[in-house]
Amino acid sequence: MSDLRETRLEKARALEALGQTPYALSFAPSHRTAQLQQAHADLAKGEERSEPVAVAGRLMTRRVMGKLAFFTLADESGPIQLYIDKASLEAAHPQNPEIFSQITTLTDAGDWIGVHGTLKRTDRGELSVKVRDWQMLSKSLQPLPDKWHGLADVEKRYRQRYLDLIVSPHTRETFRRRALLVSSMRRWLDEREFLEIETPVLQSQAGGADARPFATHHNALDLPLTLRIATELHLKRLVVGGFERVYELGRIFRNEGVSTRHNPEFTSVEIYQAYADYHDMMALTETLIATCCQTVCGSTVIEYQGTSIDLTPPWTRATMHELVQRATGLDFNAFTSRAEAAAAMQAVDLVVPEAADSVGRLLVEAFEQRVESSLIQPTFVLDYPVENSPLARTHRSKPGLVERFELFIVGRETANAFSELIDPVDQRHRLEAQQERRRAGDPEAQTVDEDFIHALEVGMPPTGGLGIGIDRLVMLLTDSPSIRDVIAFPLLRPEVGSDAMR
RNA sequence: GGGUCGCUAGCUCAGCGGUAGAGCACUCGGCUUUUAACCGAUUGGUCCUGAGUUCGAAUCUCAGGCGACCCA
Repeated sequence: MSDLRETRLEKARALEALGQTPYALSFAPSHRTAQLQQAHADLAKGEERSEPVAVAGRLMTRRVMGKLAFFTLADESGPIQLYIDKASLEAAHPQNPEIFSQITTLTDAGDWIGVHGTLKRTDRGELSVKVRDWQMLSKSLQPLPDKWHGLADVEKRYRQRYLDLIVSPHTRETFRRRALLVSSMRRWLDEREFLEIETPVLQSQAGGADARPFATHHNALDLPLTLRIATELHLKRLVVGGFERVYELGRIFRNEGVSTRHNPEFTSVEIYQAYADYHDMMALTETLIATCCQTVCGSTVIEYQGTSIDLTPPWTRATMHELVQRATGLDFNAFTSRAEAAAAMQAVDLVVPEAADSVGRLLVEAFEQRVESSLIQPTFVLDYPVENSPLARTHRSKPGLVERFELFIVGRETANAFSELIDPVDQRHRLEAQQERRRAGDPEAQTVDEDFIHALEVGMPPTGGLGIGIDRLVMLLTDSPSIRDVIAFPLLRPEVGSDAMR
């Protein structure tokens, strides 16, 4: 293994001995390879064009046969073949009779090189740059992954994402789509006069969600701090301050397990619109996501893991009660006590966790056990129990419920929205109830943020609020089975005692 | 936390109780139409770690480590 590296280092030294650098300062390509492929699509087999071009990129494969060599050079736009003919290369460099053996022996797959030349389509039909001159731009000291199998080791794909990107077009496409999704989402919001305002990541009190935060510390103030678990409470303060449409798209941190659907740092967008309720936010959600899907995928009907998903609005709307009743036969509106609901659940083989200490929490349990994973096409699930939703406004007509929806696609929660609770007295009672649960041992229960309550007392207009999980949306739009496929550098346990990272 | 599977050359893998293997990559030789180039030769090993069973363990057993997937 170190032999490979040593061999390449020797080639770098050989270049230096020839008065060339293995690490160039710059190069000026005239075209990207895809431009050439497009512009010369009409060039016939065996024909040449004398138009001079300069291209740069990474050597992917090399095929040397005596006095002729074919290299594949790839830049960001794609590959092009280099046609390296000993006779014509030497004719262009009468002072350097070794030039052909230099390009064939001092280069390796993985090197960045720049070449000048003209165009030729080979007898086999491959558009090629016929090389007149070449320059090492950056000598690679490490081998590329197996050229047939690529990076089969899933862990290595995440740990050494640069290798994955080099050899996996699908991975490159995934991160292109991710960038396109984020920019198109921002553009859509900006065009509708939503302001993106950044709120603190470092907070003395993490709030806005049921989750455990990461703890850190500020030295100068000797202050314990946590990383944010949501942007909700600060964005709402901005609405109190008079910004009627605000959002923030950014990183959230939750000190939780790692799975194919969870990474401890992930990206969300939270959107708040004054004078709107959760019905307005449903319309916004389906239009926003469908628009972004159209931009990123070119259609609102997409394929995810072999299943066709239709994101064309409008999407199905159903209450949690309806969905649970349809799936289990149980009417949770009829239960008057937890014991009654628990007995009914057990009768249909539903698990009844002790922590679910109310009819409402049991309803959510039944939903999660029997409904959630079956919601493949986009579905708005409406009207959650009040005890699970301390920041949502109580339902205008259904006692015990709040005006909240979650959006499910391919069985995954993808968005969450409320008619926001703006009544400061009710809000204090709700957060105090949460704090009581926290004292009783629930580490994810929320706390009372006095300044937030104070802001509500100053006065917040009626507001609709929405949060969308960007990573899960990217998974959907890139047909990725794991959240780690859509995060460039997902959290992994650090490697110990290995030279693989050398 | 529970279950299943995996860990052997730089990479992808075979070998499953009897001398450590193949393809690719690397190095050398040959080759002016290849594109997984081809032909020939050479090089390359802590078979994840430890203990046990056995005349003999990459292979069987136990414990541990790391990882993947599923479930909670």
